[in-house]
Amino acid sequence: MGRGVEWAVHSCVNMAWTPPGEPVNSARLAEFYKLPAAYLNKQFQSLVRAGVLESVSGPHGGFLLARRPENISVLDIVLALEGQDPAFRCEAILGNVPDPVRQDNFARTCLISQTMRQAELAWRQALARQSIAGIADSMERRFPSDKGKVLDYLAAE
Amino acid sequence: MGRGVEWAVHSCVNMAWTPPGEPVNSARLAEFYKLPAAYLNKQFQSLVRAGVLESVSGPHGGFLLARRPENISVLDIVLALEGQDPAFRCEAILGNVPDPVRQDNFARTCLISQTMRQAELAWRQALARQSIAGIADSMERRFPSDKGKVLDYLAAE
DNA sequence: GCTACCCTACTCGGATATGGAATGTCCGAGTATGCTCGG
DNA sequence: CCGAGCATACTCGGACATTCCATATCCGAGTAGGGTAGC
Repeated sequence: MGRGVEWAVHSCVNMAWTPPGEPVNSARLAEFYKLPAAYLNKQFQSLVRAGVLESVSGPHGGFLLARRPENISVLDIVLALEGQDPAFRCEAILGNVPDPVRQDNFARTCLISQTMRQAELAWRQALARQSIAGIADSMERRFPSDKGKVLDYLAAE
Repeated sequence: MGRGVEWAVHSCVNMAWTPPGEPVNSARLAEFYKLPAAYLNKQFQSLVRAGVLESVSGPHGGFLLARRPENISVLDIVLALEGQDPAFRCEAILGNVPDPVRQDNFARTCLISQTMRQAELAWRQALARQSIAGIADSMERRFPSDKGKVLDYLAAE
């Protein structure tokens, strides 16, 4: 899994903390986390294409959540950055056996593929249950000072 | 996820079908599935290191299951090939914030990391539930001719 | 005829190339801000 | 003094390098089996 996922989730939590409608400066955020600014920007672009974020150009521009934080799940972010395809792709190698008797939609009947899909489904469901709003709330409750620190840093200068 | 996983699971199912104690020729298996022989061999080596398979050198050599098929899960194979580390590694970027107040075991308290670990745990549990023996049985029940075809092909020549 | 030895062929094992994706960087397009100049 | 126009700085967006890992391949180490020579 790409590193950008962690960055993106943290960033989205921070965007959930900032007042709605107010963009967050990407470079400032990267500076806060000591991350490569241009690369973080690249990740955000993927999120914009996926409809998770919106972008504002020009001075005082930046990125902001495209939906309410309650309606953005961790899964949305992961899929936006890692791609929609499941991690396990069934090549249906049994279709390559000398006797190619049932090549058609083998993936549906392949028990191995079924197992993998079932596992990935459980994984996605676990990620879909967690929303950005939920993480933001829990984090605020557990580390009350964080929200203020972030907002101060982003507002300063 | 690497392609070798699918090959390995199929191969282990075939090894569960062959009489216990009898090695399976790696090159022959690769030929059956139209796979690159040397690369399949490499995957098997990882499985040997992980204690899933055993190897026999020399003529009539090959690979065989190191344990009974009931005691080999799909998860064992996946972890052997993909590595034990979880897909999501928490870099604890919050430890990089200007005020590094709690760098120690941040991963344990990081809510994002918790979410990811929980999802991966669900994934692993789903894979751990499926044993090679179970897949072999189900496959034999659904595609009764497969077992015979495989054994014939491996025995011929 | 039997046995011990050697030779060969075969298979695993690790070291070695290659390609493509993830990672990281840079410059152009577009826009809001603030200044300037004219009315 | 006020407003329109313009220059400017700032930010996103996509195009361009680089690094690393999955993929693929090859040759050496070790072993079982058979053949051969000697007893």
